[in-house]
Amino acid sequence: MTQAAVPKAPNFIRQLVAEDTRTGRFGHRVVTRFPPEPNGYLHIGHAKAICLDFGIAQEFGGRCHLRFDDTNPTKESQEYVDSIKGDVRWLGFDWGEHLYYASDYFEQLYTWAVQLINGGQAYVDDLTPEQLREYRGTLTEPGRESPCRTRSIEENLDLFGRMRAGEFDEGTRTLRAKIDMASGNLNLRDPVMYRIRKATHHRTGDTWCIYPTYDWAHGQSDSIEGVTHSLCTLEYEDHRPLYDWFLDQLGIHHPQQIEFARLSLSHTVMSKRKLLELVEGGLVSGWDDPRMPTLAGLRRRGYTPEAIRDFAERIGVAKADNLVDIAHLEHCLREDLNRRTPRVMAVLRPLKLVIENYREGQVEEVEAVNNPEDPAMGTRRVPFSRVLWIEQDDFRETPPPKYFRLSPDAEVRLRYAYIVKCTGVVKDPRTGEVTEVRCSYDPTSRGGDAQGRKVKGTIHWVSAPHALEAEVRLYDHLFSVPKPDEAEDWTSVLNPHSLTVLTGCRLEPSLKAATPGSRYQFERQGYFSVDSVDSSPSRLVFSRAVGLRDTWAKIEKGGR
RNA sequence: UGGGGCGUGGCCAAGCGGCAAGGCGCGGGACUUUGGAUCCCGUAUUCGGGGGUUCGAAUCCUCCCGCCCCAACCA
Repeated sequence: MTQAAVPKAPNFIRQLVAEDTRTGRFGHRVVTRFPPEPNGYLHIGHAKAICLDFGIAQEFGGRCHLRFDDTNPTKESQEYVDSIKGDVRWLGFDWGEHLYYASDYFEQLYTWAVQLINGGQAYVDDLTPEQLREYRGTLTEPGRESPCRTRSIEENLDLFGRMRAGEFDEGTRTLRAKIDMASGNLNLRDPVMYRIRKATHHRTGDTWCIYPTYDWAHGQSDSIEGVTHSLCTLEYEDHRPLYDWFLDQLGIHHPQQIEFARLSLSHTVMSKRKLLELVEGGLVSGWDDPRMPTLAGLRRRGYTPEAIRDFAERIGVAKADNLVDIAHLEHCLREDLNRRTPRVMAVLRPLKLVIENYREGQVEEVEAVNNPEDPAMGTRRVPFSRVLWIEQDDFRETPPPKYFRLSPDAEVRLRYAYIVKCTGVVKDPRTGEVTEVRCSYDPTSRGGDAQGRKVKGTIHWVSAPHALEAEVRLYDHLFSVPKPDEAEDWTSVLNPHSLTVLTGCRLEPSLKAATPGSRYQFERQGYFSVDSVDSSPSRLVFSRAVGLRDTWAKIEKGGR
């Protein structure tokens, strides 16, 4: 597997695991797991966790399991299971034989529940959800014990068996752990272990009508799998005492849970609820909309697994709440794509350029470098002729200061071809808009050789008669503010310009064979990938993964 | 007013009693047939604040302040 060149930064988790490995606390073994609930698509925040879980195991010669925590049949589905497996694999990780489901442990969990009942540590409660809430107390007031708390073991056994048999309706009874209704930690106020759900589970079907809660299933699942280090996010810190309590009562293997801060990214949202809302509300085209922070979306956008792994490593792991600038993610993508992507010329907003002294009908082929960062990628030949397409932005009738591109009487280099001088423009008589730029070329400057002259600007072009047409989708941040979660109404702060569709874009002919998913650098513009869903040989569609750093845009913006 | 966490430059983040790594961003410069890439240089006398311990503290003690999480039969 490709590893980032940057040395692994120290973090508290690596240190703890290293210490346990050194002391042999778990027999020098390291077993971790990534435990998603199959109720949504994975996003960049999960990528951080995946890289951590699999990364730590890899580093210490251990293994990492993929386990689906599928304890809530009403929210989960096979579609999510499949997408999650695909995403983890795509990210570059392999769980080998170690694919598990919490639902595989339902019978064992049931047996253990009976064991706790027999030990007087669990009881069947008849309280309704509303009553349960009342009895739980508040943050500052202790809860009250349920009248059912003193039921006999025999009665509990009987009732629990009948719960399983389907004798009771949903919401009428639960199995609760008997811990401490006065605990300052609400998780210890007799938490629910089983609830009745007459729902079909995506794996166990209708075998069960009672389902373990996450709290009752998670710790034991880790224990069954022999997990040594159970990494999870901060909000589970309060649950650790509960997991420890269960494990102690059962007297089974005790993993070490370690909590870290989840990732927050600027200009996007990460909660499954909001992501689902974007999808179902049609605010985006789907889970794989290139603007989504989902792995499916990032992949379609043109992100590479390497860039995401590098990002995960660079942002580090700690316990402080954080908000990572999305520019950091974009930087990692540029760095990766810069060295692996072939360069190509594409004109997004075409403006006709006619070379008056270039013979009509003549065609030359100029040689272009495929990737200056990697000579091994070779060169290609690009057709050149009298009529070209250039970028509208590369011509200004009245150029601002420090404008190096084309303007009346100015000279510019056509990349890999000739140096041309602007001799005039043709305007639409009605609108005054420039519809065509005229110029003359210097035949001695073939290849772009300035021969000592100072030609500061170099622009890209595409020969008009040879050009391929394509649709290009320009993506920008999904939200126009860094912290959409803090807005009064988060959907009101969606970026109205997050997608700009350009049609009639002109590409150099070498792109004819571009295959779905392949990535290119459109010179001077950015990194683009062939859309894996909508592109076809007869209708090319490109997505901009990320723009190139644009110094001129900065100058022009600040200079005004 | 309960319990659990966290506070190091604009954003991440090292640091673990010996005198503030690194990355992103930002600013400046060099170079350049991508205003790309690359390369330099700059960017916290200070670590939420006050006391204290110590020859010496971001690192130990203490008080205070601020932020986050917990009252689903969600995970």
